[in-house]
Amino acid sequence: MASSYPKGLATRQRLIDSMLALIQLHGYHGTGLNTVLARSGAPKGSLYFHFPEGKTELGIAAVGLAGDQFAELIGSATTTASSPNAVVDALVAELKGILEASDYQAGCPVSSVALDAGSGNEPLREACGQVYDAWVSAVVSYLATFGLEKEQAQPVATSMICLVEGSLILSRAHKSTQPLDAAAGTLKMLMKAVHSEASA
Amino acid sequence: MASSYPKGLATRQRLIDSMLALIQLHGYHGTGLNTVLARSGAPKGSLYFHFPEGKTELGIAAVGLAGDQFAELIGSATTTASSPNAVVDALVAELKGILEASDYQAGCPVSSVALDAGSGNEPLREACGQVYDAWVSAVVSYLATFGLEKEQAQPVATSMICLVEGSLILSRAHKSTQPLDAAAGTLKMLMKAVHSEASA
DNA sequence: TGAATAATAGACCAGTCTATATATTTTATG
DNA sequence: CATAAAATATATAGACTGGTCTATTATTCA
Repeated sequence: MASSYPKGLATRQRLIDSMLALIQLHGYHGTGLNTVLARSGAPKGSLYFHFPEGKTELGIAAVGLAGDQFAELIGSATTTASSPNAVVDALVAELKGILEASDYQAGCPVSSVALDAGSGNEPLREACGQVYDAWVSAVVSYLATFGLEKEQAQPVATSMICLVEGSLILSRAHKSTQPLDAAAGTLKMLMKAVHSEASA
Repeated sequence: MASSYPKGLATRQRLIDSMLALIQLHGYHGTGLNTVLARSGAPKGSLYFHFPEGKTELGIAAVGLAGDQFAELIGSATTTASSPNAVVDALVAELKGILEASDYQAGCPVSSVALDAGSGNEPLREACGQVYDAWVSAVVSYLATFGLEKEQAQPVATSMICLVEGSLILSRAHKSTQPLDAAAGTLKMLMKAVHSEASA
């Protein structure tokens, strides 16, 4: 069970934050625990105290944090923006900011873990799947606000998440926001299409 | 310069094939060269003989092969299928076959490398970018066959590739083809939209 | 304050990592 | 056949890996 003491909590959080930051740069297998320790300033004993299952458990916590952060982005964009296009613009602006601020290094922790560890580490694979589900659900909820039935919304929401993840990867490979910009255009097209479909 | 002798060529190819297969399972950093050697049956001296720049060079060759294989899939679908929807169906059927045959382990080598090694290894990042460019170009060429201008086609083609890559990742995380199926529906929607746009 | 628990600290371990080195074998060709 | 180049084969090296272990310190709470 997780600690409830403030100082331990802070150490634990630094470990998760560091793991998340490094996974984005090097992937799961490319992130060595010693670099996590160096970055977080936590002692090795603390790592195994807080995460007795080791690297996997820390990886799961990092994926969970990434999931929460992106869900927060989706939630913020969908509650404050005034139109589907504005939602896309808000979200893409945030993602762009993240990409540019990090010289295209940041942005895709969950997919990174899914690809790196998803074939031989079932708990990690499931953690990624759950995060994706949460993101898709958030988009479905938004699409429901203009009357789209869940069954209709689900595949489109899934595609939107796929599109965003894919575009972040291509943006990284190209060191350019062009793929993300292209995805923004396509997301708007999809929003428009489902909006029409919901009105019909 | 690469060898032109048949026996050496075969060894070299086995190394690339093996690297590609293992990257799909474990990512770039999670693939150790000793496992590549074990899988290919090649001796270590041969690895460095054929790839004097080491792991990076082998990784680039593997990415190139993956790029060629997927470009072949795109080419085949776009030349044999009778309609945009049939193109999508053909491509998705192939990808589905790959996913299912491999228990969702195979399918995303280029994105795997882009995420794993794209931040610290410039030659690998560029190799991934070039493969993505080739794929986007192949889709642009197809979209041009129904009259879409290149400038119009480029962002949509980019999004299509992003969508497919993303959907393969989500399919892996879910151990289900549902994300790929969802992407297929969305690809058809996009095909329809650009088809209308080209006719207008 | 004292006791129990939480957390830290860092040494140690066996295994794996990528790459180097060098001797040997194989291949190609005149 | 002889020679040069290609390719193979395997031992070696230092660095890094995730995890274990145990002593010590810090924190919590009655």
